[in-house]
Amino acid sequence: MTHDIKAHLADLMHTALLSVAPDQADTAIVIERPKQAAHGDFACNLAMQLARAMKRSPRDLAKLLLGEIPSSPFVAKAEIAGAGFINFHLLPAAKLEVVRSVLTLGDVFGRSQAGGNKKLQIEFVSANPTGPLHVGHGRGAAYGASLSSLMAYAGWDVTREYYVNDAGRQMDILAVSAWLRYLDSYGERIQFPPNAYQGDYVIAMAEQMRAAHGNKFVRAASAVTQGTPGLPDASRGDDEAKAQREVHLDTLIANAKKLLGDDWAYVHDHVLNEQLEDCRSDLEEFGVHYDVWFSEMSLFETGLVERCIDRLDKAGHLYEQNGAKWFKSTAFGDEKDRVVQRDNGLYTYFASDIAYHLNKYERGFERIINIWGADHHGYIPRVKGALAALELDPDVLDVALVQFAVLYRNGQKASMSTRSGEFVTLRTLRDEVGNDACRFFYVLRKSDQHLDFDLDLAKSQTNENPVYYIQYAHARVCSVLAQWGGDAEAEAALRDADFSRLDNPRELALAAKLSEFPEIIESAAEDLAPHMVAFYLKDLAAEFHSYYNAERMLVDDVALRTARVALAAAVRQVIRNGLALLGVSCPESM
RNA sequence: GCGCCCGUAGCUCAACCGGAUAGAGCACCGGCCUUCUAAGCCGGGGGUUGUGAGUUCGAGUCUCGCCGGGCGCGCCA
Repeated sequence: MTHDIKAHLADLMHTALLSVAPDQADTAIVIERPKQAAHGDFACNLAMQLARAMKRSPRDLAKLLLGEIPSSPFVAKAEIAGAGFINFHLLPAAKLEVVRSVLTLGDVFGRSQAGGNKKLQIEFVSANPTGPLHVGHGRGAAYGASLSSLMAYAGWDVTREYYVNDAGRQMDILAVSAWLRYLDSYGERIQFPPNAYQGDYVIAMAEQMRAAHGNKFVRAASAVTQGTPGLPDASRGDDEAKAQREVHLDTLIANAKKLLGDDWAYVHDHVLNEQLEDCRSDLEEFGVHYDVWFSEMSLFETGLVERCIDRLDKAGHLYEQNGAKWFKSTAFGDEKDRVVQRDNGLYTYFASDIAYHLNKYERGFERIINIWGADHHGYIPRVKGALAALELDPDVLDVALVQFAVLYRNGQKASMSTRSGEFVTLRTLRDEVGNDACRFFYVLRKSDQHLDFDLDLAKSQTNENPVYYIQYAHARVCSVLAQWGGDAEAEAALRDADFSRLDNPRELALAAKLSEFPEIIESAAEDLAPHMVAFYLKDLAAEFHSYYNAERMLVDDVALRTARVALAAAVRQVIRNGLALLGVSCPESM
């Protein structure tokens, strides 16, 4: 209803526009909510927009427009203010109608058809399954999950997807890391490479292999290290030393594959499945659910990577240089060309990524959103370039960049390197702050804004976290309704209350706030900005707390009591709808 | 060096694709619990929106320069 009021006012203004300036009929009409209550419920700046073209002062034009605005059953008065704004003041009945809407529509109040049920894929987190998720991944998870819910609520047919990097060198490194730990437990002592995965979870996986298969995978240390260049002194950080460490590690991997034969696949798959399962359960507990877990390896198994590169080649977008195959991405605005196939014949990560995106298009998604860490921003031009080269529309793809969450512990930056094993895991964070606060905290700022996550503060401030403020408002309404004593039938009848009894400014302000919800959903979905929902809920809760402290709801006057309880129930409903989008629970008591 | 992002109250952040007197929370000061949950409310101090210009009726928002910060510039993933 109130959502339509904006459109209704725009219609009124359009009628006035046709009368005053027929040749400016296609001017976009903007109706907005003024910041200050004195400026009415809605304002229109049309007069100012026209001033230039009409060569007249905004106030003169406003006067002309005002005279041509048709009368409306919802508008109490329209007046000129400021530089030439036309401010609308609505009749109380028009403002309160939203309460009935909320109570009637329930959990679909705020839902929109803007997405037209079009197929939208959102891919997020997609962390390498080489270790536990850390606090940086947590932000992508919270943002992606909230955005997915938001887009679904805004009328899109959403598919949530996780891209599993199960094909690359990193998986080999993890497998060999676990194997070396395993060998160590059998007394085959091999110096553990600093560029292998260090975390305790690697040792745990080694112990699992030992428990399940005993000494089946034991090989002599001398054979494992055969042909390796050895590790340079740990103190050396020069390029030569770094390169030598990589060669050392690659040689260990090659030896492992040779020595283990078919058993290598077991070790590899074991660590992959362990980490993937850990990741999946971690996210599930965090309220983050996926529809599809997409395997990178499958792109090779189905021959899509090959087909994809072939297609680029035939279209003349590839060339060979120094034995490698390059994609001419500079032709599509990238700063340099990129290798898709190395001189050793192996495809690069970029090659499988092009294939993955081709696959997304082939699955018929009408819109694709990738959520990437901000450090990947340089990667966007080459992917879009590849799409253009494949004659796909690059604009179907949106990349939402999420800045890193930098964790502070004891006032100092905590390292987040997975390999060093010093990172703070998402699990640790969830245990310490709780899922609700964690989900909310992550989306409480714009995704492209840096996030300083002070762990000590988050812990010590648990009672002051904004999420409790909103949940508390919800619990208060629940308490009021419980003491009001109505059964389900009485609650359902609240929508027929006499809302004209709600006549104090706080009640009208609260109703106005409720009517903003559908607009917030729409603009938040358009901007891919779930934080707008979080901020809105804070505002709504504040409005309610203020009202709660000023007026008693359970008064003797039955009609007034019913109307106030209905208003409170509507607030509760909107808080539920909003928090559901953010993956935050709504406790009935606190 | 080149490219992308960001600079708003002491701190952490908002500001509805250019609108009216830039708003919250935390922290600080002062009030409110014999009545529906004080994890709350009411009031107060706190700002040249990094800086200098430009665009126009109007700029935190758009353009350019400078200062400061983050990230990226692999035959890594």
